[in-house]
Amino acid sequence: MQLKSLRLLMGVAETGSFVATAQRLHTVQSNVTAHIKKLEDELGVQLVNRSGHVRLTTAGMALAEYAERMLSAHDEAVSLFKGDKVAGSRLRIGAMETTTALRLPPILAAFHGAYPEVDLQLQTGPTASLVERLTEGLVDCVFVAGRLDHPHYHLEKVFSEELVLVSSTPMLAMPSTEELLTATFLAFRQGCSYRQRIELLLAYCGVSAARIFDLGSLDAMLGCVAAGMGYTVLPRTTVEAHQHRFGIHCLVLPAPIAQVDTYFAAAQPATWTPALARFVDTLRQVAASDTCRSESGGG
Amino acid sequence: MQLKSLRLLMGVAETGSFVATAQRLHTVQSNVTAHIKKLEDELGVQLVNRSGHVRLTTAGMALAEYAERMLSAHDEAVSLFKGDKVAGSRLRIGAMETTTALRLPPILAAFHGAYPEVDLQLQTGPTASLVERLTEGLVDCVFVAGRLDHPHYHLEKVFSEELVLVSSTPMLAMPSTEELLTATFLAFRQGCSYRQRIELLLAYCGVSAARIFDLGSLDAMLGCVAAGMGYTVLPRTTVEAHQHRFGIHCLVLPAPIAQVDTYFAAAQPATWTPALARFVDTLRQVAASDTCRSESGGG
DNA sequence: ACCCCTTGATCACATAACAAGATAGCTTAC
DNA sequence: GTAAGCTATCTTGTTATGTGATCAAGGGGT
Repeated sequence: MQLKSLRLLMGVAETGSFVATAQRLHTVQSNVTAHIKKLEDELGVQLVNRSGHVRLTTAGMALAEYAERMLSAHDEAVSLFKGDKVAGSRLRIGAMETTTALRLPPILAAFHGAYPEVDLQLQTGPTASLVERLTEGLVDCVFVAGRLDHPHYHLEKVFSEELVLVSSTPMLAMPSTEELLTATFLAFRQGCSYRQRIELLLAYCGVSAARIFDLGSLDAMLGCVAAGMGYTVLPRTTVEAHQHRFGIHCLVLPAPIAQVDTYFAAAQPATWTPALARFVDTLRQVAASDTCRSESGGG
Repeated sequence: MQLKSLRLLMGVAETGSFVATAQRLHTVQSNVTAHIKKLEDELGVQLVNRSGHVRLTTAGMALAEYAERMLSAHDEAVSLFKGDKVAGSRLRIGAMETTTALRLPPILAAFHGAYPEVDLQLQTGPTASLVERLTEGLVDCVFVAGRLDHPHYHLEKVFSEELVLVSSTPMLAMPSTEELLTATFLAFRQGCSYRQRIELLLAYCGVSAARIFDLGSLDAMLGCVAAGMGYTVLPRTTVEAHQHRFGIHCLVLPAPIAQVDTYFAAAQPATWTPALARFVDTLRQVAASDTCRSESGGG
């Protein structure tokens, strides 16, 4: 059984004529006859009544119901890949907590505004877990810190954060080792890459352990820091954006520690669904405008 | 896009191997490659990730959902015509009121007992209306009185009733014309063919008009006749079956009026769905056993 | 009642699509 | 490093498909 035959059958059902069906579906009448005949031979049932006016038989109508299902599924599938519509698509995005909180909202908003039909699913987790989910096909794309070691993956640097040390008091240089040993650090919850950076910073300063508090929200973190509760490490642009609301000061960290690149990772572009391709388009646009804004705003 | 290709794609999705898929679906590996490749070219998307272990890409999984729908619809359709299952079938039967009341119950019961999955739909109406519905494809088969004049239809005589005149008092001959003129006749509701027979009978006896009451049920009719309310005309076997419950007597009518043949009409057998074919089987069996019983019982 | 027009079936032929086998290139595991 | 297993590619013979021409049948109009 071929989809082409079913389409011709539906044509016959609708037009009640082999000739008209042939014209409508851009072929010739003998072709319609042949296809219908082949269907009939295959199923061992007469599908079309040719005596008098052409009309589907009971069996033909029964088959037509299934043909309808098959063809509509086919058309949906084709339009999903070839058409401009992304309706019915699903897009599963994996991202780190910090990325989700700090970078994704405008991107998701822009994408959802442009393609509201896409079923967006967001999963958060640490980089290692995200990569695993990507390789297992549980998500379609991920935002992760640092380059993926996996080959055969499409990688794209989308965000480049410059981390700064945030405190309630002005700083000219890194706090002393003694200060750091007794200080409290505020971070997003476990698994966050910024938190790892804090630990990296502490190690860099010769401090092996410090108190690190988990806070769920950016506002909470900045508020606590402003209240003198401790330090935190955040992207410079984020801090600058909220600096007018909190009495906080920041210190540029050494480059190797400060620099945090967030990569967008997915399978090769050739494997992308249109929905994913559109998402990447949106992502690039938003990321580009973000860069402009932060560059002009930060200058 | 071809169903065959989709089936191979599903095979690859399940086995994770082109070779295994080829074996499972009784073809060769190069065929699987070719089909998948053609699908990919057609949709402009890579569906299978061949680097490392073979696995569907995001796009492949998206297509697989639609493939699932198409293939299951296809399989259902095929099994409807080729398999032994009639699940999901619909059977629309048209029948006259009297046939529905007197003959169909055992047939429908037998059929429904044997094929409970079939969605049975029964429509009642007079012969002309039924024939119209059959030609319009609104029902799959009908039980009608008398031969269909329409050609190209499958006709089968299934019931042959011998009508008798029923009264509360014993009769040796037809009532007199005077008696008939004042008498009341009881019949099923308008459109019933037995009612037409009553009118035919009256015309035969030279009576142009008589009072005819519509009663909805057989029991009501026989009860009223037994109470001396009037006459009715019913099949001999029906009357004999109920004779022990009512004090009624019957008179054999002249052959041309007494003989009422009920025909089963449907499109040509070649156009029958399996459900319809099974119904005809059941119908013949029940009709045959009915004949035996009535013959032995009536002798 | 006749003729004409339209419709679907059939046939022959050219082309395209397909399945199968052999081989080459690549990856993975030992 | 080698061997085994996998997929891509190529070739070939066969099948399937699309097309146009022709034939038979039915319906409508005169």
